[in-house]
This record gives sequence, structure tokens and C-alpha cells, in this order.
Amino acid sequence: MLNNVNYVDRRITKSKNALKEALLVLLLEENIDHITITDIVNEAYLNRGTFYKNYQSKEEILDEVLEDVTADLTKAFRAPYQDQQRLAVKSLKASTVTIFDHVAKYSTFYTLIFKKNRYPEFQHTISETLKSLHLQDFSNISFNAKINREFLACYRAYATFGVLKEWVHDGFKYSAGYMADQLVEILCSSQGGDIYRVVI
Amino acid sequence: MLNNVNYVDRRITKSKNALKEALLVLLLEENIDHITITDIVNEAYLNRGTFYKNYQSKEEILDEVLEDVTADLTKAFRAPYQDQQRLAVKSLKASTVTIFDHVAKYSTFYTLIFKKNRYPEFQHTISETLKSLHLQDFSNISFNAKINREFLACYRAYATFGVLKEWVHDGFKYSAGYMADQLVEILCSSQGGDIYRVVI
DNA sequence: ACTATTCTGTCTACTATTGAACAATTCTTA
DNA sequence: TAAGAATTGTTCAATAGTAGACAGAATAGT
Repeated sequence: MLNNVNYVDRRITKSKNALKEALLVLLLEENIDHITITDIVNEAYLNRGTFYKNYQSKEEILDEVLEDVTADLTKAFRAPYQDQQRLAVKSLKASTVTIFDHVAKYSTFYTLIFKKNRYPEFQHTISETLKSLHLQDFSNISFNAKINREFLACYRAYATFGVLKEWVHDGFKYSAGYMADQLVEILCSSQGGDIYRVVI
Repeated sequence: MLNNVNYVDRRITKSKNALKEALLVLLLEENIDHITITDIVNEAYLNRGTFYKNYQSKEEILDEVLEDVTADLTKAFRAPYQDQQRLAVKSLKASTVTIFDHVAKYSTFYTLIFKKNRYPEFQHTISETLKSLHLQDFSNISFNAKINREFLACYRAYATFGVLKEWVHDGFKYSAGYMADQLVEILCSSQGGDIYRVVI
């Protein structure tokens, strides 16, 4: 009767999350090669058998973390213009900017890659994701025909990336809400008149 | 073979902790009477059956939280003189002061009682615990015969209590480490010459 | 007062996680 | 290189947690 499952059992979700967070915490201190499966399950407060039922290797966990992060980053970035046809920078509300909440949610991951400078390829994935979002979602990103839209998307993506990175690097010195306020101010002062056509 | 258990299954620990934290989070927003069992298990991301397997009522959870907090508070308070016969205030190391880490660990609970001013009787339990610790652990707390040791213990307990409360009330504005530094400075300046006989 | 809705407490069949044990393998380090 | 220790990957029976269903109680809305 319960043979055909189209839901994910909460136990699986929780065990996997615990294993992911545990590995990230351990990675803050040492290289992945020096981390044993036993270390991970101890940190995750799980039986070793549970690791093997959910994953084949340590690396598989990391892959899934990156999937989680990019998916959630995308969702957070899009939050201000979710279900909108247009995005007027001038009337952007800071409360709809959730990208800093996203970073806080994955603080261990971002601390690992931004502060400890581990897995530089992950940094690249983050910035590439931001660039793609600018490029794909804002069809008319460049109003000036002389400006290559690829370059503009790159410019804007790295600008945001830098703010996120500095925030993490300084140990989340300010609240996510304050950071959102600041970002909105910056966007308004530089692109206040822009209205982007949204294409999700 | 597994009939006689002298350990606590990790699943029980985790489920109970999730239910405790969930109830506290919900209590930040509304009165316990308006919180349903369904609310709690949703917040805890657990099946309702799990609630009933571990607890009889919402109130039972709260009782257990208070037990947890007082036990951990006691352990944290004693950390600086654990396994010592004497405690010389002058040579007290801030790194051994873990009472602020304890409060951070139970931040939801302390925010509830200190910031939201819910369950004033719990505040009393905390201050009473601190008073008992001074009184029981420091056999020679009062060096001046004219000073009633009960009153002195009360005075010192509430002093600490106040610092904890203010810290929570201001939303954990400073780090636990900084707070420990400050407390040690205050203790040194006022009781720097004291050496307490420890009786645990 | 009546009704629709939510919440409760309990139940069932199923399954993910559990502690423990084990031989095989890999690391230490002497 | 040899011996000792730690880690691995797998197994087992036991059990806590799972989704879902249910009837009855409490609650809200009209």
C-alpha cells in the first residue's frame, strides 16, 4: 500500500541534512582526506549504517550540498520578482531581498568557501549562478547598445558576490536585514531608473 | 538481547530536542494555550505520533526544558572550578567561563523568559539556581563576619543574573567570549583577592 | 443553533535508524 | 617490516518514527 512513494520520508531528509552539516563543520577544521566516515557520523549524531544507506562517499555529500545551495540561491535571488512581469529597481523593497537570509541559512558552507578559502571551484559556481540569473531573468539588462550584456551581467553578478563574500568574511557582523537595506540603497543609487523585463 | 537498555536511543534524544525547540520557538509568538500539538509537530518536522510517544502534554515538554536548562546552567557555572579545591578569583581565566555559551545554547529559552518576559517563575528558578550555587559551592563565600552569607550569595547571584538578562535583552549584541572577558574583569576588580574553598 | 473546519488521540502497516558485532582493510609507529 | 590500532563496509534483530486513516471533541463562522 505504501509501496509507491511520491514523498520523501522526513527521516531521510533529516539524516541527510545532518550528514551535510556535519561534513561542512568538519571541513572548517581539516581536509576532507583526513575526515573519516566515523568522524562524520559522530558529528551528525547518527549510526554509521545510516551514512551508507544514504551515500556512497564523502564526496557525494559535497555534490549534494552544492546542488542545495545553488537551488536555494536561485530561489532567494528571484524572490523580489517572483510572479512579476517587471522589476522596477526604484520600488524594490528590502524586505523582499532574501539573498542574505540564504547565505545565513548556509553559513557553514559560505564560511568554508569564503573565509577559509576552501573549494575555490565552488566560489566560481556561485558567481556563475549569479551571472546566469542576471542574464536569463532580465531580458533587457543592458539599455545601452554599446554595452555588451554578457559583460554587464558579469559586472553586476560579481558586485553582489563581493558584498556577500565580505559579509561572510567579517563573520556576519551585520544582520541580514541591514545588509538587504544597504544593497537596495546601492542598487537604487546606481540603477534607480531601471525597469527590467522579467523572464523566468 | 537488546531488551535491557542502559543507553538512550539517539532517535529519542533528537525527537525530544526538536519538540522542545519547536515549542519554545512557537512560544515566542503566542501563548501556550493557542499552540496546538499539530503546530508543534509541524515546527519540529515530526509525525504527531512521535509527540505522543514521548510526551503526554505540552506542559510536560516545558518541564523538561527547565530541567535541561538548570542542569546545563549548573554545569556551566561550575566549569571554572571543576575538579579544583580552590578558586582564586585573581587567576580566573575567561576561557573557562562558559556561562554565556550556556545561555547562547539555550538562546530561544532565554529570549522567551528575558526578552518576552514570559514565564516569570522560570526567571526565579534561574536566579535561585545561581544563588544555590554560590551558597553551596563556595563554603567560605563571606570573609566578613558581619555579612550574612545568604545575603551575599543573593547579591552575587542577581549580579550575574542581571548581566545575562541584559545580554539576552539586547539580542546577544556581543560575543559570548567578550562577555566572559567583561565578567572576569568585574569579578577581579571587586573580589580580586578572594580565594574560595570549593565544595561540590 | 447549526455547520464546517480544525484538532485530538489512537491505530496500523511500513521503513529508516539504531546499537552492536564482525572480518577485512587501511593507517601508525616503533 | 611487523605488530597494534583505527577505520571500513556490511550484517543483524530491535525499535522509533513514518504516512495516512479514523472517529470523536473542540472550535469558529454564520
